[in-house]
Amino acid sequence: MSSQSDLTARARIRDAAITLIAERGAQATTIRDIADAAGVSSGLLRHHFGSKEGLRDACDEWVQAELTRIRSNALASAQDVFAALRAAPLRLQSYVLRSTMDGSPAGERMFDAMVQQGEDWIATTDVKTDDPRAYAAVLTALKMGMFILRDQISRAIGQDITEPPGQARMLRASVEIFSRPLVGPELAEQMLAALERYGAEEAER
Amino acid sequence: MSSQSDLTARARIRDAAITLIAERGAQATTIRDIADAAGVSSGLLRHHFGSKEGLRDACDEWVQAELTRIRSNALASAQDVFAALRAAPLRLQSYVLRSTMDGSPAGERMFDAMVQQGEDWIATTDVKTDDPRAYAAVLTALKMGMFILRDQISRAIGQDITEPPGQARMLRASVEIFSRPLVGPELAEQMLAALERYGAEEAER
DNA sequence: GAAACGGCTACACGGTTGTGTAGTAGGCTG
DNA sequence: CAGCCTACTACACAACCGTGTAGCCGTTTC
Repeated sequence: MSSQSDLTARARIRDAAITLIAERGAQATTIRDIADAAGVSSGLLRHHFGSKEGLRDACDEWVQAELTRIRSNALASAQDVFAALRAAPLRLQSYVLRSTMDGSPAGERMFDAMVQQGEDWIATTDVKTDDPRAYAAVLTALKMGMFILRDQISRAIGQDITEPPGQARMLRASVEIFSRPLVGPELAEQMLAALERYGAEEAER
Repeated sequence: MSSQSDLTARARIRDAAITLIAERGAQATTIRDIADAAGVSSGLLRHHFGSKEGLRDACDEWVQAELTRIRSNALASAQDVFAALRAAPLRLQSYVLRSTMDGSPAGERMFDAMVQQGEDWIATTDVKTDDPRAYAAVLTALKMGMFILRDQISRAIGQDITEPPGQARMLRASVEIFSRPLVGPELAEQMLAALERYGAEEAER
């Protein structure tokens, strides 16, 4: 896409920050690491972004803008779900996941946007639920868990899921999970009934 | 269960460490914070556990032993799934989740154990899958995502899911998700076919 | 009763972190 | 050419981290 050196220093710093934060998390990434990776002094980082938090805000904003841009492009010319999924660079996805887990404003906004998107999607399908909001929120969390724990999944199946063969296994398994009921109707009824019971117990106290 | 002061200092330190690490993560928790929370000097922490990593190992071990103890007890006298789920204190669950995300040995062991448990469960049911290992791994990650992102879910649905009303909404939604197919059979077939296509493309290169 | 030991504290040490300050090089404007 | 602004570096600083050391105090042991 773009080589390291033909970017402005400001852009290089932002780029390096996103990569490192996506890998290690914001807490574990020092401004000196970022400056080294970008090939500049740590002072320049401060000069451009004011502080570490200022840099993080700039990264949040840029990533969010970039992702919405990529997604609207992919959506316009998407053949299938996987093509759209592959359109967004792994770096940016990882960055958002980290941000969400660390509780940054950008992460929260991103999560809420995904929930809203899910809720809208539910309305267009024939999925039945008594609580669309909760349904969408839980579903979003489930999906994100798959990416947050990708290192764990990779180790468990003995194959790197960021590479095609492992990714295929993961996606196939997820299709299997979401296309077939995991618990039967009678067990589901039983579970919902148990939930009602607990709810009633709590209400009495 | 047990008040803070009637424990040995060693146990109080371990307890405080588990609580703080569960809340903030190991990286963001200092030994001075732990010592303060336990009401002892930071030197005593070192005296008992050697180093910060030594303390963390001790916590990992203790939590794992405690959880297996609780679960085997709950399993022996379990009426339903939710009772067993409620048996384990939130602190311990959060601690394990943090450990898993940080990539500690205890977290890895716990994840692998859950995957294995899931794989065994699959074998006893009539769930159809071509790749039980991947199926169990992904399912485990999905389930954990729900707990990792509980703060996000709480915010999205406007209710704390660690408290009964919110928890009920979350559990009901998850039952709905896992008891009804999310994508229809024909769309699922289409997705799997698309995956095969991608796999073939990759193999050619 | 003296020696020894374990629980426990106080304090100092390098190293690292985010931040602040002073200063240089180079292009633009008057 | 002088002035100035922006990009950029080098260096110092205070705070905080995990760690190391010395020592106090009550109990046990002989």
